[in-house]
Amino acid sequence: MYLLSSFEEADATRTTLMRSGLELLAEKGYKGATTREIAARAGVSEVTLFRQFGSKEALLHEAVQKLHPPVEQVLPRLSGNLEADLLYLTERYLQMLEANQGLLVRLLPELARHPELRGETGPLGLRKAMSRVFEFFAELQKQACLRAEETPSQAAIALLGPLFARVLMLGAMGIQPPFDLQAHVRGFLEGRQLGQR
Amino acid sequence: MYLLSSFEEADATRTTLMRSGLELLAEKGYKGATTREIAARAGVSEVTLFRQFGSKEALLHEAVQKLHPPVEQVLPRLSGNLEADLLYLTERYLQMLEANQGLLVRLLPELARHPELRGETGPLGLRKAMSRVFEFFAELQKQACLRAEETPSQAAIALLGPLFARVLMLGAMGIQPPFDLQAHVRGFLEGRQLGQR
DNA sequence: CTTGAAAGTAAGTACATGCTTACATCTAGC
DNA sequence: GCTAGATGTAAGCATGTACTTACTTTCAAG
Repeated sequence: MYLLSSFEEADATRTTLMRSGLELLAEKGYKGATTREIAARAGVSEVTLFRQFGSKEALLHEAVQKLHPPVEQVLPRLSGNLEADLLYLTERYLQMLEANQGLLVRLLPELARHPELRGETGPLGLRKAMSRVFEFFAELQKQACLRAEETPSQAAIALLGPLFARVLMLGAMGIQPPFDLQAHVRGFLEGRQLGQR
Repeated sequence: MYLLSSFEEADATRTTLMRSGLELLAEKGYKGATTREIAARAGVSEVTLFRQFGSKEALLHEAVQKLHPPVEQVLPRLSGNLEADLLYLTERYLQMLEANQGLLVRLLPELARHPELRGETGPLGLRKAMSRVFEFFAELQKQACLRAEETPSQAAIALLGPLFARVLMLGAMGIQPPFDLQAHVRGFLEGRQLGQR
């Protein structure tokens, strides 16, 4: 369930290079991701990198554009038991954040630092993924599971925001204060849930 | 209300250098923050930097150690009106995150990439600040304002975590989905509040 | 077998960076 | 006025980096 897993495998060389590039961009930052190391990790010579992409910036730009988080694998199908569904969502979401070793949390700031990488609209995949999550909460409201007094994005941020904060703390300070997902979901639902219960 | 405002002004040269170093570390990352530019921004010659600190790493390490967010200015004195107090807290907290122009959000990932900067225990100021926030929530529980079924850190993360996520989104993708602090605080309190109301 | 596209190897260029050295300047305290 | 400690200037060194050029190897399709 990796962020980069959904590249089309059209051109193996280009694909592998972009993957290595993103990994190193996340690990070491823009300047720290050297073309030598990108090529080496891709198991390819440095000259090939330049023949394929022309420049380091072009490689990373193209790679960032093709980023595509696996939202669909994270969103639950509604089972009627809202608490169980949201617990599934938070578990999978946290799992995704952790599986990517904070790649998101490290990559996003890197994009803020290098606007040339994200182009004018920003990486489409990331934006789409976020909209998709918001849509999911809108749907919950329409199906009358969640109270509709707040915007879907507000609800999404309230539920999922703490997960980002947690990954940030772990990655940056190496600490992991106790956090019980189930209790979090219950606290979130308190006062928000309609119908059953 | 800046993260770096609380340096003691003992040695003006060292202080200014550390401040510039942190700024550039946040702006451009570890490799991107060059000693030439740090010195220039501090209005000091590059040689002075090396005479004072010996190396770039030592400078940034010391600066990170001395980071000290102004927690006390963010925590409210309890007024008896819990909702108002927490609204004050979230407003000031968000204000602090934004006043630092995403410095926290950009700096933390940089610390994750360069563990040598944060030393073994991590930047003391940040850890202390976080513990202090957790203590605040523990106090709320003791004074029987908040239900004590969850740990204080869990409550703190549920309330403040979304603020981090928001600053992340804004800094990285340039978007700012609507988020109503007051509604967030109310949602948080639902089911957690004891006593009055 | 031949050809052509893609990959590799080897060497090199121009520049930036962390850090050093040698020497001159300034300023506060005696 | 003199000294000491901190700062500035100028130059340079060793290394790493993005990127190039020229030539060779591989290998599948005709």
